[in-house]
Amino acid sequence: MQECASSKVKTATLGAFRSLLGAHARLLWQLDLELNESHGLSFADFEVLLHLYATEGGELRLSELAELALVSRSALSRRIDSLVGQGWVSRRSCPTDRRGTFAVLTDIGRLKVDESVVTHDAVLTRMLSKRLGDEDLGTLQKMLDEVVDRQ
Amino acid sequence: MQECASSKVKTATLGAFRSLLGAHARLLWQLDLELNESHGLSFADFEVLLHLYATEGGELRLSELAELALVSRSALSRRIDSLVGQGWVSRRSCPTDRRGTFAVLTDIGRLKVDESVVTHDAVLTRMLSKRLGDEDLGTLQKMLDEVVDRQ
DNA sequence: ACGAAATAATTGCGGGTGCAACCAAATATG
DNA sequence: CATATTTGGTTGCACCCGCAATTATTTCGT
Repeated sequence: MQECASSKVKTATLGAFRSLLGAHARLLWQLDLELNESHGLSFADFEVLLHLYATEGGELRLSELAELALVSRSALSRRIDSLVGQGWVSRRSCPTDRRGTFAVLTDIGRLKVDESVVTHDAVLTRMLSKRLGDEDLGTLQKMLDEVVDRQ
Repeated sequence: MQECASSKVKTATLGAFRSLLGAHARLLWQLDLELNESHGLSFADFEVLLHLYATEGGELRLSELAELALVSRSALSRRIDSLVGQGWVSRRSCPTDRRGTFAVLTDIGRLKVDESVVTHDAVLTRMLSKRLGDEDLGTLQKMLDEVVDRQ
């Protein structure tokens, strides 16, 4: 009759969770480091710029952008303030919904992504592609999506 | 001759990375939410307490604890301040190295973990065990560890 | 069509974080 | 043995974040 209160979850569950935390921390730390020292850009800033870059017309509603970047609307609002200040993004009010605002990637912003995406891709290639084959990456993605899907 | 500058990384790599960000955000958000509303505890606080709880004697050097909790030493130092203030942890100076300090889980702190670990485990079980079998969790862990291992 | 409820974005606020600087103590170097 | 270097921990600083409240606008319900 042991107490054994240390954890009721199966060790496989806890182990996978800890590894997820570790991999996330390591990847983000490395991305933030290299983006900062090579381009003076935080990963959070890069993330926002990349989502705009990858979108038809280079513009997105702020609420959509917040959802894509996995941050709150307030955080995104201030991030856009900062990116506007740097000249990489501009705001455009939505013509069909006067509450709404688009974030628009400027030409200078596009150039910034062109140069910094190289660093971004290099880190991901080095830390993911080089260590896990394409097939593994596919199953990894599928498993992780299971955690998010259906609520 | 297209520009195709949107991203040079293989889509499998970027996809897995995005899924990692998503799963991490979702898990942390849920854990933080439920730990807070059930026990008034942030995930960051719980994390620190759990590492102490899982250790022989319930004490760890601050530097070790920072490494385990994946935060900077300064962040951990302030976190311990807070946990000491709540009575869940106490500091003990290391007898063999007068620079060092142990964080020690108090009896009250142990009780706090006893009750809150239930919520923690429930979330992990619901979001991981119920959606991925033990075998999948094992391969998931192995893959994620590849990202961290060797530097 | 009109008031109620929902939605988009912003802002104040409290709080958390990492970096760099700092001090104290231990260890390495000559 | 003296001194330089490294290591453990704390603090000042600047910054970033989410929550809740606010304002403006749109949509829903009847």
